[in-house]
Amino acid sequence: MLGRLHATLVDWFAREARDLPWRAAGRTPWGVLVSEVMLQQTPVARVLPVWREWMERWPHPADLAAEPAGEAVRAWGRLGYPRRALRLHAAATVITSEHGGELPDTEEGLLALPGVGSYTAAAVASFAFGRRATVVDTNIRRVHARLVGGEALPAPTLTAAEQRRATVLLPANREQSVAWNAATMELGAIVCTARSPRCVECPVSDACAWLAAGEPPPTYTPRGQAWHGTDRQVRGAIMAVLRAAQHPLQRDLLEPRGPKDGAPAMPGSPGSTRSAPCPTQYSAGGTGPVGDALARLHALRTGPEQLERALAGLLADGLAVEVEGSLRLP
DNA sequence: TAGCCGTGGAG
DNA sequence: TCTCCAAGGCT
Repeated sequence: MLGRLHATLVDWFAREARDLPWRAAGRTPWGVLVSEVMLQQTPVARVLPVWREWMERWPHPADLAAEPAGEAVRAWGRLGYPRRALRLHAAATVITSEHGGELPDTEEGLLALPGVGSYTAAAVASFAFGRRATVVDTNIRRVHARLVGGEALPAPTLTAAEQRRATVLLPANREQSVAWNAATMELGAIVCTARSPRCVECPVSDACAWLAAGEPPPTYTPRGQAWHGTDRQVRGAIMAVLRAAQHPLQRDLLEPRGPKDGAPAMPGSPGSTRSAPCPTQYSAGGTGPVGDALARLHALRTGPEQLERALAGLLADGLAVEVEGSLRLP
């Protein structure tokens, strides 16, 4: 019964799985970890180019650990949630200093790494080390909710019952459990999607409890996160400025009017002069990447209080560093 | 534990 | 245009 389901979905995965580099034969546990962290709340298409850059630049954890954390944040680009870059750098440091440069190969060991929670630990244990681990992500939760639970969507937050159900559904065979994890996740990602599932393409539609029940609608309406006018929006705009800046940047420039002491704005972009790098190379209204990023920040017309709060948050999180009135990445 | 933390493409 | 949401983790 369950074995039939396992076989069907695993066979489907063998035929239809996307060709992703972190699934390729030459993958490393480090590459798998980096992909899993990058993929947290972030679509595959946007992760691909950044993951390739990271693997080229930092093929081993020690390579990343040898650089300042700010380099990880800058190379993170616009993936979002830049604290993930910070945590990945911290994980690389721990792996290098406490594990001889090799990833822990158990769920428990992985769970101890910064930025690695229950999902990522199970995913790396399964996909990188071939262990039998119960992987539960948003795709798997949705597939289970429909296929087995007969519901349109899983609960707003992961429940203990869902965890138990996932454990029961996991194949006893180790190798098949790995394939099942990947297959279930893939099904949720490309067929059993959140908004408009492609049930006609689903290999297990005949076994789907939700379809059998007549596709009942969700029992609740997900609350979208606010964005415009939030601290997060301001933080994001500030981070864009810091990523663009190759040198420390005057804190005053974050405010719409720029420096208050009346210092003349200096035109040009970083590196345009032969003098040593200094904060005054950047100016409000200047051209180039930094000027553009500053313009986008100023366009938000954030009040001074909120700007202060957002910046304080970034400093507290370690995403920015302030030295003598100038800001830079860590 | 609910709220917070980015970003941009799809519908 | 605007809403939704994409392989979560942390506090």
